[in-house]
Amino acid sequence: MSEQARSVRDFNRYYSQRIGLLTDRYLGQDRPLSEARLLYEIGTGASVRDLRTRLGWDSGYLSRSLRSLEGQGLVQLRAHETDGRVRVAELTAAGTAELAELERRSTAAASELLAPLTVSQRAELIAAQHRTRQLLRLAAVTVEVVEADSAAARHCLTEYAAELSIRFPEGYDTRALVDPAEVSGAGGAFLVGYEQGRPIGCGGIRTLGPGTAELCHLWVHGDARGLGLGRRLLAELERQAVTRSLHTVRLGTHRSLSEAATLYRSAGYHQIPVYGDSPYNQLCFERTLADDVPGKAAPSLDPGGVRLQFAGGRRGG
Amino acid sequence: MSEQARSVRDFNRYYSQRIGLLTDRYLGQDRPLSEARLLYEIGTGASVRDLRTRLGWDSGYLSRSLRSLEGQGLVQLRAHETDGRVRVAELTAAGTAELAELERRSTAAASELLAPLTVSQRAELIAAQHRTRQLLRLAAVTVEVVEADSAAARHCLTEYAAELSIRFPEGYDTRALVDPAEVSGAGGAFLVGYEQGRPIGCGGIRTLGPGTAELCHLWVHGDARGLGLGRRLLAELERQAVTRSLHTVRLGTHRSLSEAATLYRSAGYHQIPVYGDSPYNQLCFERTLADDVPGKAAPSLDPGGVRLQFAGGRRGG
DNA sequence: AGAGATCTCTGACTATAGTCAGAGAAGTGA
DNA sequence: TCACTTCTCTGACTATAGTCAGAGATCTCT
Repeated sequence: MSEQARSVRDFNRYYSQRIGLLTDRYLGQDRPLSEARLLYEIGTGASVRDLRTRLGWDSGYLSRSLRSLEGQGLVQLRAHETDGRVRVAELTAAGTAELAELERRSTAAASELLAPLTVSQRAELIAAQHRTRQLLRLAAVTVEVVEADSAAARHCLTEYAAELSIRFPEGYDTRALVDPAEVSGAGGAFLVGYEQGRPIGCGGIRTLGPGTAELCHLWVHGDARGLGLGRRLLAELERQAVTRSLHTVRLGTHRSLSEAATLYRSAGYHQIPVYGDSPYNQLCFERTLADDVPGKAAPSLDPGGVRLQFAGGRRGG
Repeated sequence: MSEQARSVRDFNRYYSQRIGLLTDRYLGQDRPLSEARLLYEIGTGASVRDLRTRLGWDSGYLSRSLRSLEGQGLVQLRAHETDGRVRVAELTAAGTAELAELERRSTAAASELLAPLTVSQRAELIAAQHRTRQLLRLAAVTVEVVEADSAAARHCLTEYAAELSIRFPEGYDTRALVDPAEVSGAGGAFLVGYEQGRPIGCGGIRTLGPGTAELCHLWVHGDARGLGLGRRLLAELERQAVTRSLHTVRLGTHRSLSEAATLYRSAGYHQIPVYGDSPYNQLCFERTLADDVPGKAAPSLDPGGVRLQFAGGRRGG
């Protein structure tokens, strides 16, 4: 673990050197890097408030930067339609052109970087970067036990239901959603995964009978598929089951969700006869859990390590 | 290509955000990031001159930074043994402790980053980062045709000979090195690969007979093995052969250099009877080249791309 | 020995990226 | 309506990172 941490650290060190060359010298060639970032963040238009949280900047600093871009004719500010306090920044024609130029430049820099590689090496680099990024995104996701009727949980379940109603040929009846009381407290749990504060996945367990849990509503946002979040949520739900002495986990899924069946099979679930009366239970799985669930969550840091704050970002007074 | 460039660019953008959090907030928590970098770069001791080139800093800036670290009791400066102009920076006991603390912190930050991942996901991340870095390093290497008696070429050949004299049970006699005149001009060529200005690999071809070239002294520095540089040098040497109308390339290698034999085989070479009178030619290979050598060097940029300066770094007035 | 190059250092300056306090306008809930 | 909050903005300040010119010591080459 510690050796792996060192490897990650060295990669960061190497990459920050390389990236420094790229971003500093090319992206922001004619203008401060901060202004370039701001232009990029404004994109098709954003409220000052959103920009402030997205960039994590001081309001004074942001205001001044916007004033500067406005002075250069790249940005226009107007009042929000409904909230008179809020101002909305939009790119002017010149600003849009400038952003396009920045994009062109950074893409060209990336092209230049790829140029010396052979075709297969390039493909390999793209794939390795892609996987690196996926795993880093996954590592940045925090999974929390929440109330099933909290805003985050309801948000996820709404998206979940909306997606199923599209994917199931027969549609999806939201009355099939679990009763919040069942996935909470001593008999159940509901988990939500957040990426930078935004809920991007969920899942619940409830007690089905003595020692038996049912897993339900495991869902990952379309943007976040392929990261391995489903697997992580599943492992975490299993841990929740074990702490409630529920050593048998079963679940039903729909025939059209083939990737779900694949996930359960690869996580050690075996198919069982269909149970329950839900019309959406077309394929059922079960698994018996040992007391220590494999694929379990984060072991603690190596002994010498301090606990550092990560998520959120600000210095955390 | 352009899509790949966009993918690389997006990765850079994502990673620079992540990295910003890491380096700014953790590495340089108590002191400016630049001082932390300088401490790291001094390590076990380095001349001011080397630091200047390694960090790419202005001499005034570096001098002042060193003065600051000296004032904090972390660094001591002394004169160079042989060159009175040069000053050498060394960490004091306090400096060494401080560096260890920085290392510990950044390793802990990396640990924290890995924590949410499963064991196999961690291994995957390490592997993907490793490959990413290898390919980026390879992409940053420039391969140039040089005079075989230039400083860079002699440097490589010296290291090459030193390594062979260790690896060959019978040692290596430097009189077996090729005559510089043979690997230059119309009948030959000598290539050196540079990573950030430092020679890290070489190789030559000379004319053996009509239409036949001999490849010799293909070498990659220990630090740079596994990048794919040997393959790149080989491909480039083959291109040089073709431009000289040498369509048959042969070479001899030593039985103890198994990785070399593997490289040649995988690059399309087949074994031939031993030729020549060198005692080190124990395993010989040959390949016939078409006019366009596969695995050839960098295709040009996509049409819209500008040519940007990369190597070297400074703004290039 | 002398010319020219190299190396380090100091002084003076600039640009970028922030931070902090507080004012004033606009919304929100009792 | 009134207290409170939210949002944006301005003024004043600081830290970090860097640039440029030139002085003085030392080395190298002829």
